Order: sequence, then C-alpha cells, then structure tokens
Amino acid sequence: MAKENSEIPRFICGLDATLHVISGKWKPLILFFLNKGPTRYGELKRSVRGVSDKMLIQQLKELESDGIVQRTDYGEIPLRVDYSLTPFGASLVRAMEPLCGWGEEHEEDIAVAMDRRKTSR
Amino acid sequence: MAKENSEIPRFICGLDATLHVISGKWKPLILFFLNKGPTRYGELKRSVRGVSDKMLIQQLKELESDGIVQRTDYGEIPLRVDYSLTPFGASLVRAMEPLCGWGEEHEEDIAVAMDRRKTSR
DNA sequence: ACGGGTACTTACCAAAAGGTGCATACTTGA
DNA sequence: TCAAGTATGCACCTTTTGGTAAGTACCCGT
Repeated sequence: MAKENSEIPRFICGLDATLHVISGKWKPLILFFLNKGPTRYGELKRSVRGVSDKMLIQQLKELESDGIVQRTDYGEIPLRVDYSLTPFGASLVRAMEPLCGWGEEHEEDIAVAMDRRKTSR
Repeated sequence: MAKENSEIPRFICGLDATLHVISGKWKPLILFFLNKGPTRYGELKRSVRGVSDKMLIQQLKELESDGIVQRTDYGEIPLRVDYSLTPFGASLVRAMEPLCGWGEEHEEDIAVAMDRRKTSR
C-alpha cells in the first residue's frame, strides 16, 4: 500500500534499499560466486573463504527469503542441495558487476589503503 | 610489494576489495550524497538520516584516509568544512550507480522482503 | 555398531560496530 | 558573562553481527 503522507520513507534512497538486501559480511560474496551457476553448499563454502557454517546458512536463508536465491534439495543421501540465483537475484548481481571491476582495477590502491588504516590505529 | 607465491591473497576477488572500502553502515550513503557536490558537514549529517556525529566523523575520516573523500577546512568561525569526492572516489561512486538504480526499481519488492524478515523472526 | 559424508541447527560467547551524552575550540553578539 | 553557531572528541554503553563447538538427520560401507 502506498505510504501515507506523513510516513517516513523506509529507505533514504535507492542505494539504501539495495544495501538492505545485500548487507551482511558474506552476502555479496555469496552472490558473486552463485553468479557462476548453481552451486553445491560445500562448494560454495569452499569458495567463500573464511565463512562459518552458521553464517553461510543464515545468510543463504535470508537471501532465499528475499527472493534473491533459490534452494534446490535433490532429496538424496548424503544430502545434495544446490543454491542458485533467481532472475531477481541475477539482476542484482548485474548491478554489482561494476563494483567487481572497480575492485579489480584498484586492488593495489585498496590494499595500501587498508594498510594505512591499520597503521593509524 | 608483490605478493609472495605462498601468500594468501588479501582479497577474495575484486568485489571483496571494493567492499573493504565501502563497508560501514553509513559509508555508501555518505558517498551517494557527496556525489551531488561538495557538502558542508551539517548538511551531510541532515542528508544521511539517522547517523550520529561520532559515526559520521569516523567514517569520513576513513574515507579521507582511503583517498576517497577530501576535506576542506575554510578556517572560519563558526567552523566551515566541506567534504567532497576525490577523482578516485568519484570513480567508485560511478561503479555504485547501478545499485542505486536497482534499488529504486525494486523498492517495493525490497520493502516487502524486509517485512518478511521481520515476520519470520 | 560405528564412522563416513553432506547440509544444517543451536546455545552460548566474542568481537565489531554503532550510539549516547557530555565535552571542546573559537569568535561574535547580546 | 553567556549563548549562539559549526565541527569534532571521547568515555562508556548498547546493539548487532559473526564465530565456536557440539550437535542432528539420513543412508551406506566396513
């Protein structure tokens, strides 16, 4: 339903709205790797270096709930579950692509900046 | 200096590198508003709804340290300080633009998804 | 009977991030 | 003398986010 006149907008801007979807230490990386195609849980965990089971599962659940990611359970033993992007999720990942490019292009500068942060503390 | 052969890469991918620069609840929004041109501190605080002085200053300092933002002190009383994007920062904000567009386009879906999250807790 | 594998759960804890409240510096005007 | 304005500092606190460790379900092979 449309917002009432006096209602505070729930997002500051479009960027704010997007950030609500992708906020979480691991979500952008999860999406980045899922962009390569449907992925087993274990394979995804190996790709997203450093993530714990607890957080991987939690953030996958949120992404699934948000309609960004789709979970496919093959009903086998041992368990085999694939995660993949929905079309909605794929559109989000396309919007994230320039960030990947920017990071690749400036990786050295960013590394230097991160070192500076450590030094100044 | 170049990474040694056995060194773990410090970023998982280009996206990871970028995220290190813009991580922080308020940074993306700070950058978004600075994209409109040099901005007084107080004006920036009013634009970024909800931020505290402590965090605004802290995240501006990090962005300045990272070479993303430039601080200009006019040496006047009352204090007048402008913050603006460096060329490096402007290139980052250009890479973020699709996220703004995506969020604007899907704002209703995102609002629904945020409500779903609340409900399921 | 037990261990293997995969995917996932849960209670508790730790760390990080963010916020509050009060303070500061400085000049000017009342 | 005090309050005003802007921008910023800081100690302490709260909240959020993330991690650890141990556990679960299920079938199969040893």
